[in-house]
Amino acid sequence: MLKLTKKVDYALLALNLMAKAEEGGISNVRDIAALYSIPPEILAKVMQKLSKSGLIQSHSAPKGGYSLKIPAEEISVLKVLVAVEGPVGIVSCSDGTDKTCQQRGQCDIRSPLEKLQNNILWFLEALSIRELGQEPAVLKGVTDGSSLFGQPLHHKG
Amino acid sequence: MLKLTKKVDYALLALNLMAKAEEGGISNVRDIAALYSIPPEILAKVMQKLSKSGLIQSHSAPKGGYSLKIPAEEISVLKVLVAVEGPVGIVSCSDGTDKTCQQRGQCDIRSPLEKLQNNILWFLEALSIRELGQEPAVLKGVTDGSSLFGQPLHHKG
DNA sequence: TTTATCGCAGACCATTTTAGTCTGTAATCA
DNA sequence: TGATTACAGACTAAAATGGTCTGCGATAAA
Repeated sequence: MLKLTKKVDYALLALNLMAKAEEGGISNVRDIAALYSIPPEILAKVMQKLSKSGLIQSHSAPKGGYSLKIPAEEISVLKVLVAVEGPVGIVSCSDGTDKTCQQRGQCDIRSPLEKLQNNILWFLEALSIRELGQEPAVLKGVTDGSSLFGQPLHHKG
Repeated sequence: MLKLTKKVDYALLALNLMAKAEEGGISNVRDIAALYSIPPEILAKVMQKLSKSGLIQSHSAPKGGYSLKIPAEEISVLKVLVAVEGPVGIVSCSDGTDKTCQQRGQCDIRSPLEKLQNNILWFLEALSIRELGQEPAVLKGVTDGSSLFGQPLHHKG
């Protein structure tokens, strides 16, 4: 729960690679899949969705492949997420998925949860795939809880 | 994806109700389930997990039920989440779930994603079930993206 | 103009997660 | 002692996810 899907992981890896490639450089599915040990058919579908969403440009030909369609700075993690998986909502009643929520009438916690959700979405929107590929030290404050809040969180791996 | 499970929803609804009840007041599973149209067996299991995690106190007897074991202010959404569903991680390699990540060797986006995750966890930890039950206007800034960032996000319901 | 290389499209299946059901046990109090 | 509560876990159903298979279309180089 609260977990990114593999498809999103794959999309982020691929986009990060493309962002680091030469300006307008072309990468193809087979190569990327091989590099990251991703099933090529899966990655192919993911790339097609990114293409349909206008984040990348396809070149259907020998020596073809994909290139970024918009600058890496303008491709947010949220955009990738929505492109690959559709609307995001930590509560079903907020993303159009659940039209028949049984708790709707009595629910008195929706508003705060939606605000929480907005914060998460804001972070996802604020983080671009350009920043994704940079070293931690280079990341801006928004991606770094410790600098924003003084209290870093430590987790067990 | 990135969605809270129903069990977590149920737990939050129940805890919110208990937080609003009298100090030390006792609520039983049947009543809560009826109020929110939740299958009682499901809610029962959720409550048992909350009890095992020390968030609530059980009273196994007629007119018994559950009461908060620690103040509502100290019960964070993150605590509830972990109690009900176990460790949280937006990427599998960070919560101990995926020991055999195929991308591990080549992955160059893990560090920023983990920082993103830390931010999300921080928000989940910062929001208590006490605040969950309060009116939006009363919520502290941390739960309100618009006040923190100037730009509210709007979604379709 | 043929052909290899690429993306496009969608049906299909397997696995995992989530949600919910069923059955029975144990504790407590009136 | 029996009604009422929580405790425990096996079990099934449904949904989401991950992955496979097959065939088609576009392009550019040979």
